[in-house]
Amino acid sequence: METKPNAQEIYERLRNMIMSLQLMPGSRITENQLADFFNVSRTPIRAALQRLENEHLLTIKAKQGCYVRTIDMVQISHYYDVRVALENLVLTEISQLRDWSELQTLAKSWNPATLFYGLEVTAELKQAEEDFHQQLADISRNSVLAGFIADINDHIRVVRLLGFPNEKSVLDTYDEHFRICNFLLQHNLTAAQDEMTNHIRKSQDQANRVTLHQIYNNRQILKFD
Amino acid sequence: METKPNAQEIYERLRNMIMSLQLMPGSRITENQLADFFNVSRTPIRAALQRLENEHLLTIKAKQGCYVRTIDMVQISHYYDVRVALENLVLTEISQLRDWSELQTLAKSWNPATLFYGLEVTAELKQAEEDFHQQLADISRNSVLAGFIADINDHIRVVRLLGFPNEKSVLDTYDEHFRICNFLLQHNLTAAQDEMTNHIRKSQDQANRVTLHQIYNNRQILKFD
DNA sequence: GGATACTAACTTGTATACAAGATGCAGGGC
DNA sequence: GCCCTGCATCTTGTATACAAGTTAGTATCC
Repeated sequence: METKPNAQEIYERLRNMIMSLQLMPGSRITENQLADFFNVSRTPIRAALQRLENEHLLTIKAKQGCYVRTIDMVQISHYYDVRVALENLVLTEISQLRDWSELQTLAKSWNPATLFYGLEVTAELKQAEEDFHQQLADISRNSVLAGFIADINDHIRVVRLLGFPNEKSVLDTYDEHFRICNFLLQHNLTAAQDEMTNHIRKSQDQANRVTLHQIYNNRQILKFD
Repeated sequence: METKPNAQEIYERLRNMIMSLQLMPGSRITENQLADFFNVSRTPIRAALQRLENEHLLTIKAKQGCYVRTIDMVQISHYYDVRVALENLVLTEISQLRDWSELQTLAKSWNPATLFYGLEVTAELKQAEEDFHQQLADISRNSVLAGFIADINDHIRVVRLLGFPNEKSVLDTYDEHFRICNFLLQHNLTAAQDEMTNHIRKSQDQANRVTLHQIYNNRQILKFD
């Protein structure tokens, strides 16, 4: 008998279950089901569900049930559009910083000469790709901006993990991250932003080609907890 | 004896009380206080508080109490920085639309020749100023973008309402909104974005000059429910 | 056979009791 | 005077009972 999870843990586990499609989009779940599953009362379940609803990961219909958010490819593309604007703002803000030591550290870790993660498309590499963008956002010292970008990443992760086709594009990723950092370090903001825009648009194009059919056929890829 | 408010109503009322500074930033509130105040049990209070915490309008400390979010002028300035990037994206997306009928309607309502709200700085005018930007975002047909901008507006409203000094700037506001729309209608995206950037930066400059002292001295201005 | 009204089961919303950690203060030890 | 301990109180976290609305199936009426 394991210890009872609290509302926070339940929230995190449900969040992962939704984002990894262990809970199918559109499917209906009830508080009693989850209370049985987690072996707790409805109270912490409700807290977790209400939080997930706030983050648009599910909708609660009064006296009917909870429905897992459906995947809307148009909306995901909209997230990518916003992402381009915000990540370019990150570059602008970093370019105005006095201290570039963090940026230099980040640049070093994506030097293609080192190839830290190798050329294989592993789960770790995919996570590292996302982390690069989040770390860049954190370096900007604009916590509002970093928060928005984290939110975007949560919503595009489903397709991002699938639109990562081959070893060739891994090398491209290394290159592009490295080039973005170096353009910044060379005081060439415009070039850095062009590189960033192309980098994200490439990801968006791949995402736009992902179909719901593919997503469901590749559910096992999405496990990341 | 009025009817008992439900969790949704409690959420909305608390939200207004926080944003209008009827609940002072940093102050501590407990579930029992609010339960007495609203004449309900702790359950709907908890639901409302947890939702407000998710939106960063307060923080819940386990077994200690809830603390109303403090006003962080640096963070508000960060919201403005993000706002500039996102509202310019709105303009980009609108410029790519086929149907500009909504844009034309909006432009008409801000024609300085009509001066719908007059030159006085009324509460209605301030609300209309915010509505202009939200309507513009809605026209873009990018719901993600519109949602982010709504979130930003929620967080900068405190200083936005105070940084609206005189009749002269009212006329400027009419002009700038009208010019932004017309530049778009003339297929001059760059000019529209320049105008938008200046328009928001002016507001940001005024916001940056607002002090916490001023905010507390002008709490009555903030009532808007 | 088809439409309708009723009922039983189910679901979320709310109230209340209890659990458990945090806080502050009083009192004793030194 | 200072520190430490213990207890009373307060707070949020959780469990449970009940309220009220929704749904689906069934029986009844025509």
